[in-house]
Amino acid sequence: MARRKDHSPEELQELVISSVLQFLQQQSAHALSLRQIAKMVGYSPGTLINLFGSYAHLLLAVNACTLDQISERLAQKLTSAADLDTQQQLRLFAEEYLLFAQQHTYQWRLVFEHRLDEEVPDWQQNRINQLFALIELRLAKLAPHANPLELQQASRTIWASVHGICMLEVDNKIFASADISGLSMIQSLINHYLAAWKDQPTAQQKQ
Amino acid sequence: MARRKDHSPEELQELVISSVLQFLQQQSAHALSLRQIAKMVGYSPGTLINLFGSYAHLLLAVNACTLDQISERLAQKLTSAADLDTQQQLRLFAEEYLLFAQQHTYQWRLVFEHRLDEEVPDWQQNRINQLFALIELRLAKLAPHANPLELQQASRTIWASVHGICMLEVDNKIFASADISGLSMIQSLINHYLAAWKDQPTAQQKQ
DNA sequence: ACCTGAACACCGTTCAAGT
DNA sequence: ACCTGAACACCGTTCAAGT
Repeated sequence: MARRKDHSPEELQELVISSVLQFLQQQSAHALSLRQIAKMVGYSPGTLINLFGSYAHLLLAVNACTLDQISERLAQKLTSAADLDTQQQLRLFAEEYLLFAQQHTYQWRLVFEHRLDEEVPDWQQNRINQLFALIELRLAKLAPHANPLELQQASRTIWASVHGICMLEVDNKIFASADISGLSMIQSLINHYLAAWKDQPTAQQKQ
Repeated sequence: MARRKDHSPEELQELVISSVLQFLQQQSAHALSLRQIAKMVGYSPGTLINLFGSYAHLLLAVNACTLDQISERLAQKLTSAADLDTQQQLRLFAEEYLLFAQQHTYQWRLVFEHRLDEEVPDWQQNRINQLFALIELRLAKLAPHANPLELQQASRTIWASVHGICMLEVDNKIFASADISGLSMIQSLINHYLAAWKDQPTAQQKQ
């Protein structure tokens, strides 16, 4: 089977990633393997290792693609909600994140399941920082006197919390009556947290 | 090597679990394998499969043990904090959960990384429900007029949020300045969320 | 230069054979 | 009854050999 030069390296990379994304719509990444992917795209396992460096880096390239998709959807959602009040914008932002996790569960999970031994690449940190910037912009409108540290603290706390709700939702680990969904938890979180935060960005410790 | 009858099935099960827990103090579960565990305890892989059913069920038994440890620590923490006010009790509860995740990162991660294809066993759901009961008891003190659904909604939202903060903390995925830690995020979450929730358990939707 | 396919060192699981 | 060890069908990775 001489597929050589059927595709440029870039084309092959695209082909691999889209094949994996297609697979992840149906099954978990744990059911996947480098050898299977090689078979899907008609190349040998060794060729994919030459192209990506390793199986772990191949999956990292898939995750990069996923983070781009998430960024784009969230940014788009905020654009379409520009006329709503700030707190509702943040709620829709979180709800859109949950929606992505529900629609692309295996793809979304892979981003957080897959751990590289090396440190997280810069481009990934940059993508995430951009998302935080979108949140902090709205938070600054809610609490005009909050300082940068307070904005960072709040954006991280909200995002980590929303993320945790999404994880339990897609894992079906919520263990509650049917009236409680990821969606209602996100609404509860955003509404309650922001209601208190906007009046008092720094939560002083008693005790 | 005739280890036969050196240990009763129960003793061997204990030996296996404690060996795995010891391993998880140093390295991730991804670096572990059934064959390695078999070598550690001096039996063949097949014996462990006979004992636990499969490698997946062996790990499940480890997770059962972990959930017991977590339950015990959290319950103990609440006992020792019985004289503090209710909101601070809930804060300490969440902080103790974070502490466990930090002290036993690989062990804690395994509970949530490991997915069985079958549904979650009953005993696991029961353990988790007991923890929720501890939270809801305190929430009921904070908001005496809250109904059971509101209590459930709040306990799940808080726990999922705390869990998300712990995940990002142990993954080093917080990406913020050094002043922002898992601990400060938990304090921000608990204080702000509860401050608004106790006055208004149901967050009505505008829009 | 690009790609393959055999080889290597692993993996979880099964099961006939031993005690 | 309990346990082993070889066999099976996988896995990611390497690399000499082919084109």
